[in-house]
Amino acid sequence: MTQANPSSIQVVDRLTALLEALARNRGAVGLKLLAADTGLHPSTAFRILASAVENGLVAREGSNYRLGLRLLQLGSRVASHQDLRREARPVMEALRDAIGETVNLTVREGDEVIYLDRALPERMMRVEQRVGSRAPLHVTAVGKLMLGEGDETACREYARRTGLPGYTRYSFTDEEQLVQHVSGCVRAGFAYDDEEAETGVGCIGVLVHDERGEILAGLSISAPIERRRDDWVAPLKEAAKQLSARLG
Amino acid sequence: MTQANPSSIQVVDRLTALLEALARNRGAVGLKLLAADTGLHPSTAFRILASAVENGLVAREGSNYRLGLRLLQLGSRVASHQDLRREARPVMEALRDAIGETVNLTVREGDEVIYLDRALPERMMRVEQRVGSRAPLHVTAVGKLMLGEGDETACREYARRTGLPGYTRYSFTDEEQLVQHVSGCVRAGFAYDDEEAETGVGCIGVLVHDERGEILAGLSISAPIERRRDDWVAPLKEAAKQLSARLG
DNA sequence: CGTACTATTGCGCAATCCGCAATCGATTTC
DNA sequence: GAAATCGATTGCGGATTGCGCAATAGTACG
Repeated sequence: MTQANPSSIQVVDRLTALLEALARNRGAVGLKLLAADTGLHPSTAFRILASAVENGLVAREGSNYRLGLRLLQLGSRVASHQDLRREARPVMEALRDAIGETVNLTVREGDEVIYLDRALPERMMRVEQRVGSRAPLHVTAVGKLMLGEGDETACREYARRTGLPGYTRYSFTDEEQLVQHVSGCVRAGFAYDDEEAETGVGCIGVLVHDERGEILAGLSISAPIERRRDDWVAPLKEAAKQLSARLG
Repeated sequence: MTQANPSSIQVVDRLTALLEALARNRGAVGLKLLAADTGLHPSTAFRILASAVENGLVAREGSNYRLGLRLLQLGSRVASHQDLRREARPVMEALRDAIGETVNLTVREGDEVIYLDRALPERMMRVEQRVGSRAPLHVTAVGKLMLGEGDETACREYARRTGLPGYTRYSFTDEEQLVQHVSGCVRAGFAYDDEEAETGVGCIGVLVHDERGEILAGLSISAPIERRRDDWVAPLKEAAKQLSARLG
């Protein structure tokens, strides 16, 4: 997972590895498993976990471990994009209520988009992204728009840098095709994601700009592909404009 | 803050202290300040932070630090009460829309309630609790109901254990009065909080039970005291019943 | 009741991390 | 424009801290 960089404090790396492992395994996990998962000696894992428990980062149930509630607090205090999240929420909820599908708020970080927040509809079947999770730019609607914001070179560099890994058989894995497609999306002012990240899931995404034209975020609707409708584009763009105004 | 317990790994304690300090100071903080805040040597703080940055727990802006986005992910993966949160959200949003005030979801942990989630109204003035934050039982509506669930002895023990610290001039600080008041709340099936936690803020709270009568959570409405209305009790109880049913 | 498994702890070594102090870099002041 | 001031960063050597081993306690299971 995490590479052993030279200028790192060992215990911090190990702690994060453990937290990651806990995040991966939903619910309660035993020590043995965690130790195996992180490659740590059981006794070492035990001691680090014990310390994490004392600090509330991890919770114990019997001799199983879970992520602790302190992380809730810390997570809710992440200041980056806090204004964005606060202003976006009502806009997202309204859009969700109008459309009846999941609405996502994302930002770019490096070669990925990060899901900052979401508004979920009340439906049996719905698309559910996890807050804080990541996805490569070239397999998401918003990500493709972000790729298109720079000049073509930036997009090509991205392609080479990442090798355009495919996630489904619909993912763009060819540089030329991607560049082509991206420029089309930018011209249109919105992008589709046609099962490029996950089979069966379709998206429509737009960007949110500030008055100077800088990208602030991405707003998207995710739905089972067969439910997705083209006439969501207008309300989505409208929502982005509203959000933009709120942040202005 | 955190006492130096014997069976603790130093670096983990220090890291959490740093994260706490970052959570306290919203926005970007310099190294010097963080070091002072945590009592760490600047170079030590620097190195731990550097490592935390590498692991995404902390983000840098120039030479200032913020909580990192990885914490968002971890926060959203906290498994405890995850079902509860998922099922509660639509109920909370509906209630918020009906009332037009902040709706909170809480659980008890030890002698405190923890705010698990909230639904905020679109208003200029509103009450805003932070997800993951804590408050003593005896100054919150839901907390008082939870105190009343055990027998009277439990409530008295709580009083002695905590000494009933006062937060405003309306807080209950006398054991006898608290016991009295609590039993009244339990009989009524709901509780008010009349500026007991913060001046100007009023609450109405109810409990959410499962079919066996176990307490699952607390649901409450928070508003500026002069806006609070008695006829919120019925919809609040109704919402709790709905949530209860969803979880059953 | 025994067996097999995982969680927990004592111990002694050494790797890890710490604090000092010196360097670097930026910003301010005269 | 030079110097001074302040915070961030890093090299170094020492000792503290955390480590792995292996032994023990605790638990589930047959």
